[in-house]
Formats: sequence, structure tokens, C-alpha cells
Amino acid sequence: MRSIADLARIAGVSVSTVSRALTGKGTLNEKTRERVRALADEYGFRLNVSAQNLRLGRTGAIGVLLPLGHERGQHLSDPFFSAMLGHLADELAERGYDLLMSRVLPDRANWLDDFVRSGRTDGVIVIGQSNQGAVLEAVGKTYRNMVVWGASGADLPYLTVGTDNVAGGALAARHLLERGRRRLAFFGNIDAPEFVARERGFLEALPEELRASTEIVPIHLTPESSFAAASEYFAAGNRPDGVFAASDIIGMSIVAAAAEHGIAVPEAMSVVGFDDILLARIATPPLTTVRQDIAEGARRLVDLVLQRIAGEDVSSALLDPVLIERGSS
Amino acid sequence: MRSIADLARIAGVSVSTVSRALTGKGTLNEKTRERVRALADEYGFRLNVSAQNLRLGRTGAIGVLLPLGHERGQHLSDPFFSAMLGHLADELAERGYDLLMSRVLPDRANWLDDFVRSGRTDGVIVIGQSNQGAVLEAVGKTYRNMVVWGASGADLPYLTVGTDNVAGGALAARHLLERGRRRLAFFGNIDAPEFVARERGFLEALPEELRASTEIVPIHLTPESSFAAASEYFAAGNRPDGVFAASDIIGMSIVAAAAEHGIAVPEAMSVVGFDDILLARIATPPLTTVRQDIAEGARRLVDLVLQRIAGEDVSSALLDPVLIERGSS
DNA sequence: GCGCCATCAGCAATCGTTTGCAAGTCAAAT
DNA sequence: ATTTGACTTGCAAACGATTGCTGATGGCGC
Repeated sequence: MRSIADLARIAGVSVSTVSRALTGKGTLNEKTRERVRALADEYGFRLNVSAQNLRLGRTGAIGVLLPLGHERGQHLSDPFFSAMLGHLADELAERGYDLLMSRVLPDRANWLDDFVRSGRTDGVIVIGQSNQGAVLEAVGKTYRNMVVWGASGADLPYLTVGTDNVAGGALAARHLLERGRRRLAFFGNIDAPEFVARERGFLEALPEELRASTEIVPIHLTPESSFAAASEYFAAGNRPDGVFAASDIIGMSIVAAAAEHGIAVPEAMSVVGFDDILLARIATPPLTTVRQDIAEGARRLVDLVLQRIAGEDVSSALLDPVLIERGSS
Repeated sequence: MRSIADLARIAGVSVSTVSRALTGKGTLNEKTRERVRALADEYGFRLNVSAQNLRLGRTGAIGVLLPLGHERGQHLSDPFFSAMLGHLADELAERGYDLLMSRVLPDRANWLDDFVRSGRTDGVIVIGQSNQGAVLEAVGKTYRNMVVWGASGADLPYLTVGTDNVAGGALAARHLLERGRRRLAFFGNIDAPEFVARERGFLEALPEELRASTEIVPIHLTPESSFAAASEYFAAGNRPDGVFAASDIIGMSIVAAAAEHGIAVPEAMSVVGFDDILLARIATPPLTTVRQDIAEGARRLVDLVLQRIAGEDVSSALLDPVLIERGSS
């Protein structure tokens, strides 16, 4: 009982009839349809997806790519990514698509091109621009079914979905100012466009004199390296009273490093993160942060890529961030 | 330039020749092979994976299933899962397999059977038994290419890979005893076999009189709910001086809840977690925990499922846990 | 009783590969 | 000159589904 032909033999009908019965396409006598379906159930028969896809010229799967531009092997450690992944899985499943996941170490310049041209998926969702802007642009010019989570650009040749990072940075800035903080610092990765936009929004929202005095501390995205960087920063005697971290993980690392240097949070220093991962709530102290609506983001990503596949034309989406005040500021 | 036939025409050879040139299988004049390959590169031609898979009777993909037995929609929030996922992705990619990810809400009893029989993947890795023991057993009896991350059972009809949870629990117990702790408590989910085993190992390693006095606090796996449970527990006036948490996330929640109730960690209470997720290191205080070797686990999972697919016979694997001492105890 | 039309189901081509078999070529051995 | 064998390559049949076209069947009206 491997193929449609076997079932056809058992049912005493032709393969076309079985196909029509099972897919519901075409016209068929309701009685025959029922009979074939019952038989299929009885024998536990399922259509072969590969064959179906071959015939239909599609794959029924969407690729989700996580470029690990900066941190070899550890990007997924940020719960932001897994939350996004989870929502994408749900969203795609709901629409009948499989999710093909691939972590890529973009050491070869054509990692994306290779993936796209392998034809394993009908479309691609890239989570994060990382430092792969050039690659994305190159592929985006010729390949249409791609949507990227990250910063939207003036006229990027590919679709993006992302939080308004500039606005998010501004939220953080205004919050720290309201708290009376004046010795400010920004901790973040400076390769990735998302983070650059957060930094820009933060700086732009500050009065001019503070803008100049605000320190920018470059950081990598793994917990260890951001902890190390923060620790070093404090060890060098720096004592900001307000810190904006480009992600919650960075924010939590800063809090931990501050504790080691006897800096009380929030009394002596306010920390604001970005993302609002679930753990932000159970951090000690709970982390004030700029929330991204990941569920909505996932929904939009899937919407856009499927619409592109369907040939509709669509445009990039920008989501509004919200400031969540908690104990760390 | 869609198919092998087009390329064959351009190269002036037959389709079989192109196939042999590109796949490297069969015997072919080295010069022709080179020529065809060069042409393929020039035109950016790639074999169609669906067709290839159909012909070869495989899919080239392994399904990774995350059953969300207890906590609808939030299981992936535990960084343990994403770390595992990341390692699986790497391991599978290295061996030329795609990773088809699926989060399942096991509300229908036949979620696993359906997936397996859809034929979308050559094998299945299930991460965590959750409360789906019965379903796993049922499918394991007839479907061979399945490996489950979790607790190994006496004679389960399916392969498992997992940490020796009983030993892990014992490590935690001995550590707390060494620290002089005597008023003990265990926080953990009691549905999932992994957690039950941790609890059992913990209790068995205690002297009899403590075993009876140790409290078992049932908990769910999301950060919020474990925080709430811990908070409630402390609010009721309970003041253990040593706590073993069934996961790092639970451990961190306990620390956070303790802080709210003015319980100093580690001075007044030691907390030991389980997993050693990356964040354990940057928690405040850094979390003492029982480390699971996730990378090794992923490697074994992939090994086993591929060996099963190849028809070899193999047996379940048990990994050794290690206690990592940090600031919380 | 005949023709017409609607409905239903089968035939066979097709999607893009792989691969057993056989045919062709060419050089060496007889 | 013929046989032998090694090497290369092509032919065509799969893999398991979908679907346009066509033919069969039966009901109905005249």
C-alpha cells in the first residue's frame, strides 16, 4: 500500500479517481469520493508529498534562515530568535507550510544564493540582517520570494518586516531622561543594521550636549562576550547612570556585571533593554525594556512571503515598539 | 534552464550523462564530467531536489518535533530547547539533511502518527517526552526511525537519548547537603518523565529523615507560572534553605521570587538549577546548576536516527551530567 | 425510440531525476 | 583481420502524483 495505484486497485477505480477523491479537486460523484476516502483511512494511506510537490512544481516548505554573521555557533542563544522561530512555526503550520530551518555561518558569500537556488523551499524568511547586507541585496535583486526580519532601508531590493528601531531607541532615551539620568551609555553590536538604528534613535532623542557625552560600547551578542565587555567597561572606572542595551540579553549581562562591581541597579544605574523576552520579567531586578511584538512580526513575515509567492505585490512592514517599565530603571 | 534536459541539450549530451556528471555516481569520462559541471556552474543550474527525492525514495529531511504537552504556545521559551534546536540544525546540515521543524500542540492523540505517516521526513527526532508517553509508545512500536530526547525507560519501544536525570538529581542533593542545607525543596513539573527522574534522584540521595521533610512544589515550565508558584510558596511563609529546581528557568524564577520576599541568595538559601543554559552564567547571582551536554546530545540524536534509517541496529544513549558551582549556592 | 446533454471516471502525458541495460567506440591481443 | 574487453554514453523505464481530454453512461424531452 505505497501509492495511489495500489489504493486504486483495491477500490476498483482508476488512479485519477483516487487522486480526485483525496485532493477534493475536480468533479467526482460524492459516493465514490466517500468510498475512496473511507478506504484510504482504513489502510492508513497518505499521498506522497514529494511526488505531489514535483507534479505541482512547489515544495510546500518555507526556509527560515538564521545568519550567524558575528557570533559563530551562538546566535540562537538569544531567546528572541527562538521565540520568533516558534511563532513562525505556528504561523506556517496554520497555512499548511512546512518550516525548513537552517542556521548558516555565512563564511561563503553565496550561502543565500545556494540555498535559494537549491529549490528546497518555495520562499525564504531571513531572521536578522546580521552583517550580510550585501548578500541580501544581491539575492533580493533577482529572487522575489524573500522576506527579511530587520531594519527597513530606504530602497532595499527586498521586503523587510521589523520593529521601528529608531522609535524604540527614542523611547529608551526619553525614559532615561525622565528618570533624571544624564551620564548615558549605549551597549550594542555595531555591525547589524537593527542595532545601528536603535543607537541612532537613542542618540537623536537626546539633547545635543548629552549626545556627545554618551558612550557607545561595542558588544557581541553572546551572553559571555557581552558580560565580559560590560565587566571590562566598569572595571575601567566608567560609571554611567543610565544604560540602553541593544537587546535584553545584553541588558541582563550589564546588570550582572554591574553587580560584580558593586553598582546597584536601579538605584545607581538604570538599565533599559530591547526585545522583552520572557526572561526579562524574571530577571533580578526585572528588566525595563522596549518590547517588540514578535508574534505580530512572525505573522507579517509569513503573510508577506506567501503573498509574494502568490504573485501579489506587497510592501515592507514596520511595527511599533512599546516601552515596558520594570524594576531595572 | 529548468531541468537536466535543458542542460543536456546545451552540453550536447544525454540526460543520463548530465545526471552522472552532477551526482558523481556511475562512471563517466573525466573530461565530459568536467565540461558538464562547468556548464552547470555557468548557468547556475541545480538539481531539483523534489524530483531527486522522489526518484530516490527519500525526503532528505528529518523532522524535529517539539510537543507542547503542558504549556500551550510557550515551550520554546526555554532556551534549552533553542540550544538543542541549534545544535540539531548544525549536526543535520553537516550530514546533508534538512531540518523540518514542527511545534505540536498534542491535543489530538494522533499528532505523531499523522506526522510520521505524512512521509514528509525520513525520520523523526522528538524533543522531550512531555506528557505524551502513551503516544510515543504507540508510534514507537511500529515506526522505527524515531529518537526521543528525554528519560530512558526500562523497555520503551523507541530509542532515547538523554541525560542521566537520576544521577543529576543526586548531584544536586549532595551539593546542597555539603553546603549544610537541611530544609530542602524541589520545584518541578511532575508530568514529564525527565523531571520526575530528577526528583527521584534528588530524593534518593538524601538521608531518610530529610527525604520525608523535603517539599515537592509542582510547577509549570513557563517563566511566569514558575515565578508565580515560587512567589506564592514564599508568601505562604515557607523558608527552605536549599532548593533544587528542575530547570534553570525555574531556578531563575525562584531566585527572582526570593528577592521579592527578601530572601537572600545564596546567604539564606541555595538554589541549584538544571541544564546550564547560557543565561545561567549571567543570572544574578550566577546559577549553580547541573549541566547537560546539549551538543553531545544533539550529536547522538542525529547519529541514532540516521543509523536507524540506514537499517543498522543501535541502542539508546545516556549522558552524564556535571555539577557546575556558581554563586547561587 | 431517438437524440441530446450532463455527469462521471479513465487514459495517458507530465513534473525532473536516477539507473539497469545495451550499444557504440577504440585499442590491444590474437 | 578478427576477437576481446574496457570505457563511455544513450535509451527508456521507473518514482507517485495531477489533470486536460475523451469516452461511456444514463436520464430526459420530444
